[in-house]
Amino acid sequence: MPQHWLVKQEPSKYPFSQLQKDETTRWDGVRNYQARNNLRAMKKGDAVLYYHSVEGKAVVGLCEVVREAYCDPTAEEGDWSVVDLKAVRPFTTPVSLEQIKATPALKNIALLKQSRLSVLPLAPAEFAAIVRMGH
DNA sequence: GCCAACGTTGGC
DNA sequence: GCCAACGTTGGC
Repeated sequence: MPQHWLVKQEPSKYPFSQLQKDETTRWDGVRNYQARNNLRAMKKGDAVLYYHSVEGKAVVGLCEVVREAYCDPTAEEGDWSVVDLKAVRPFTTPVSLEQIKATPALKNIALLKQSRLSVLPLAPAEFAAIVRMGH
């Protein structure tokens, strides 16, 4: 059983469309212990939702883990990790933060509880609900 | 642009 | 080990 995750990125920094062009990317630069630990818990084949923060504020697509955690080559000091992600498909309809807030099944989602966490786990039902809304 | 929430840093 | 100061994130 694959696990389910959500990663956040500002589209002005690296939009989902760029991940589609690149096909895969190294998810580097995470400097928060909780987010790092989530990266390290990811397994190859896990499903990852892609959320645009600040501009957009919506889940815009689906990707998957293609390489499990390894040392972040962009870290000059400290013990940080990255994974490689591959774009799977964009949503036909982005699922907005507003919609997520309005959905009772998603009221406990980590995205709402810990708004500053950039890599977070999703329960299977939460993942399924968002995919159902976005396709 | 503001500000709340939260993590980190550093003085004591 | 506490806590004030500061920096960052991200919604509004």
